[in-house]
Amino acid sequence: MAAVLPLADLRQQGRPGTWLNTIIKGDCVAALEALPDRSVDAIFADPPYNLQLGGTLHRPDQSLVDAVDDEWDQFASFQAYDAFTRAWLLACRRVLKPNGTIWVIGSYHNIFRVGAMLQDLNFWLLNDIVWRKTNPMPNFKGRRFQNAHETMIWASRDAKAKSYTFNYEALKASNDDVQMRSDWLFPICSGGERLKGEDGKKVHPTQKPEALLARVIMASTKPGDVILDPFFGTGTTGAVAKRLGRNFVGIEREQDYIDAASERIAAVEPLGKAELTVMTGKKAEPRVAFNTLVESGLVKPGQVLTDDKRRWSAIIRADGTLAAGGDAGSIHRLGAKVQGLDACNGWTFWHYEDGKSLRPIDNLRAVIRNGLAKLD
Amino acid sequence: MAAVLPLADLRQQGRPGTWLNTIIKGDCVAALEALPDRSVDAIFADPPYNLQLGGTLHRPDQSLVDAVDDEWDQFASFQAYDAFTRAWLLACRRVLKPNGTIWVIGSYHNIFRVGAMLQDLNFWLLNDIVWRKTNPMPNFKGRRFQNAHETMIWASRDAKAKSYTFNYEALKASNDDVQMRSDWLFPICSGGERLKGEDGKKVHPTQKPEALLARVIMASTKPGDVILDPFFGTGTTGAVAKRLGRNFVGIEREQDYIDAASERIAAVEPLGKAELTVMTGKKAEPRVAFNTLVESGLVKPGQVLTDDKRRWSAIIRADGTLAAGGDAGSIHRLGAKVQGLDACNGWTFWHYEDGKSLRPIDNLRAVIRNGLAKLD
DNA sequence: GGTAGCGTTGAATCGTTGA
DNA sequence: ATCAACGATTCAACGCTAC
Repeated sequence: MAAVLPLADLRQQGRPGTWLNTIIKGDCVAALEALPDRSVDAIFADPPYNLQLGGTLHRPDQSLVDAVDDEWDQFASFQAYDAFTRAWLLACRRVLKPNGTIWVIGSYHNIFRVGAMLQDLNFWLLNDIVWRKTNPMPNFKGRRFQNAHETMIWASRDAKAKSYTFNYEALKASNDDVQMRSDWLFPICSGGERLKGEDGKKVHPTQKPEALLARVIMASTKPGDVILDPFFGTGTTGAVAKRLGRNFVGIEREQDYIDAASERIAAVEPLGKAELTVMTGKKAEPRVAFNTLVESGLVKPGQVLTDDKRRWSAIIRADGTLAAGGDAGSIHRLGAKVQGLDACNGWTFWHYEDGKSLRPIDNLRAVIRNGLAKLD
Repeated sequence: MAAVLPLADLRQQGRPGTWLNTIIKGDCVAALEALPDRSVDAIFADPPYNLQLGGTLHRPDQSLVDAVDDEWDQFASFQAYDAFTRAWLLACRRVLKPNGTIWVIGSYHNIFRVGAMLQDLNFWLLNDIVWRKTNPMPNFKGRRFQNAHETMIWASRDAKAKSYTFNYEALKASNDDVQMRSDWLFPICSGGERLKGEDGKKVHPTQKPEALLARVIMASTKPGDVILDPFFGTGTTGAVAKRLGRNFVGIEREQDYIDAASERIAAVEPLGKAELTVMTGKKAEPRVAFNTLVESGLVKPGQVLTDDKRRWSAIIRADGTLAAGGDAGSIHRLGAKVQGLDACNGWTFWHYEDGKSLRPIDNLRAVIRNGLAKLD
C-alpha cells in the first residue's frame, strides 16, 4: 500500500522527503501550506467542476443518470468558487519549482474561472489542451450539443520561466513524426481500469483515464521528477507517475478515496530504465565547436564548403572560421551573410564533398559526438 | 453593395429596422447603445484576442511570421481587457432578445476571461465548442504543443431562458444521424475564400471560415432571424447570414474592412426557401393524440397492444385509453404502470402486430402526420 | 494536359549560453 | 543586469512554374 500521511504528522516532522510518494490526508490548502517552497516539478489538478445541476436527469429509457452531486462539488456562488480556486492555486504556486508547470482540467462550468485566475496570479499559459472523448455521455434532452470534450490548461509558474520541461522530440516521435497537437483523443475511464467498490458501484464519480495522465506526464516531466496532485481522488496521477518512474504527492480528504488509491498504487509495477528513456533532439546534445572539426582533421584548412545547391562557397581557415569573397566569420555568420539573412545554422547550411554527393557538416559533428574514428 | 450606416445617422433616425442588413460604422459599444432593446435573435462575436507577442518569430527557413500585431489587438493589461469585455458584453445583452443566444470565439489568450465575464454577467453557458483546425500553423520552435484549435462559447441570455433556438434534429440528420458533438473540424480560411487586396495581401488578419459560421447559424437561428456581429471585420457573419436567409447587423470601425465586407455581401446569392427548410424534431411537430389513431381507424377499439418483447399487453378502448388488468389510462401512464416506472413514452413502448412483426405505434402517428393513406 | 516540385502562408503569448 | 553568439526549428493547403 502507498503510505498515507496524516496532515498533523507532516506538520510535526517536516523532514524533507518524508512526504514523497505518500497521500497526505487533509484539506487541500492546509496540506499544501505544510509542504516546502519550490519542492515539486509539476502539478496535475482535477478540482471540483462546480457543476450546476438543476434537479435530476433521466435517460430516454427513464433510467436515472448518476450525476456528480457530491458535497465537495457544491459552491454557493461563482464568488465562492473563485475564492476557493484562488486559494489552492496560490498555495500550489508556492510549492512549485521556478521552472515547474501546472496542469488543470475542467469543463465549461469551471475552466474559464480557473483560466482567468491562473492569469491573474501570474501563471503563464502555455497551451490549452482539449481532451476529445471517444465515448462521451450523450445529451439526453436534445437541447444542446453533445458535451464531448474537457479542457486542460498547461501553464508555467511565470512568463519568464523558459526552461520548463517539454519533451518535444519524444512526443513528435510517438505521433507519426508530426508535432503533437492541442487536441487529444482518448476514451473515458471505463472497463477494468474503472475502480469499483464491493457494491459494484464506481468509487469516484470523475476518475480520469490513465492514458490522459500518461501523456501529460510524459510530455512535461522527467524521470525522477516530483508530481503533485492536490485533488488526488483515487490516485490516477500517482499510479501513472509510479509506473513512469516519477515521484508523486497526493492530497485527499476522503478516506474512501485514499483507501482505493493506496491499494491501487501499491499494485503498480514501475517500468524499467530502458523503457523510460526519453527521446531527445539536438537541443540536448553537447555543443561542438566547428574548430574541433578542424583540429581533429575531419575538415582541413583550405577545403571548400558550399550550400546544398552549390550557389555559395567558402574556404575553411586554420582558425576555424570561414572566408568567402571579402567576408569572413563563423560558419553561422558567414552563412547568414552570403544569403542576406539575419541568422543561419551553419551546421546544416554548409556542405562538404563526399565522393559525388554533398553532405552537411552537421554529419561530421555527429562523428565527434559519437566518438567515432576519424574518417581519413 | 451592402448598405453602410454611419453611427450618427443611426442615432438620428432611430426608425425601427433601418439598421437591418447594414454595417454600422463606429465604435462597438457606442453602436450597440444606439440599437433598441431586445432586437436581435443571435450574436456572433469575434473580439480581439489580446495576443501578447514578445518579438518577431521566424520559421525554420528564416522567413518571418506575419503576426497579428494590429493596433486593435493591443491592451495594456488583463484589467483593461476585462473592462473592454464587460462593456461590449453588457451592451450585447441589452439588445439580445430574452430567448436569444450569443456566440463568442477566442483562443487561450482571451477566452477564459470572456467565459468568466459571461458568467459574471448572468449569461448561461450552454456549450463550449472546439474548432479543430485541419491545417493550423505549426509551433516553429518546438517549445509547446501545436496550437491546433480555437474555442467558442455558446450562451443564452440568462439561465431561465429555456426556449432558445437549437435545431437539434437538423444537426443530427446532417451528422450521420448521431447528435452533433462539441468538437468541430474545419480548415482555416484560405484559398479563394480568403479576401485579398489589390496588393495580394490578406485584407483581414483573422478572417473566419464560412463553414464555421454556417454551422453556428444553422444550429442556433431560424430563417428570418436577426444576427448581430459587433466585430464585423470583413463580414463573414453577414455573408453567411444572407446566404442562409437570415438578417444581419454588423458593427465595424475600420473603413477598409467595411469596404471589403460590403462588396462581399452584395455578391452573395441567398438560398431559396426550399433549401432553407429546417428539419425539425418531434418537439416541433404537430401533436397527435392517440385518440386520433382510433378515430382514423389506424387502430381499433378492442385491439391488443404489447411491448416489443410481448411481456405486457393492453387493450385499446374506444375513448383512446388503454386497459390492462385492473388498470387503465393513457398510453403513457399505463406503460409506466405495468413497468413500475415513474414515466414512459407510450408511443415507443407499445407495439401493434403488423403481419409477423411488432411495430411501435409511433409509426402510425407518422402516418397521420404525413397525411398518408389509411393502411386498412 | 497532368503532375512533380518548389515557394508561400496561417490569431504565435515559440531559446540558451557565456562573456 | 545586458549583449552577442550559437544554432535549433514546421504542417497542411494553395498556387505557380517547369516539364
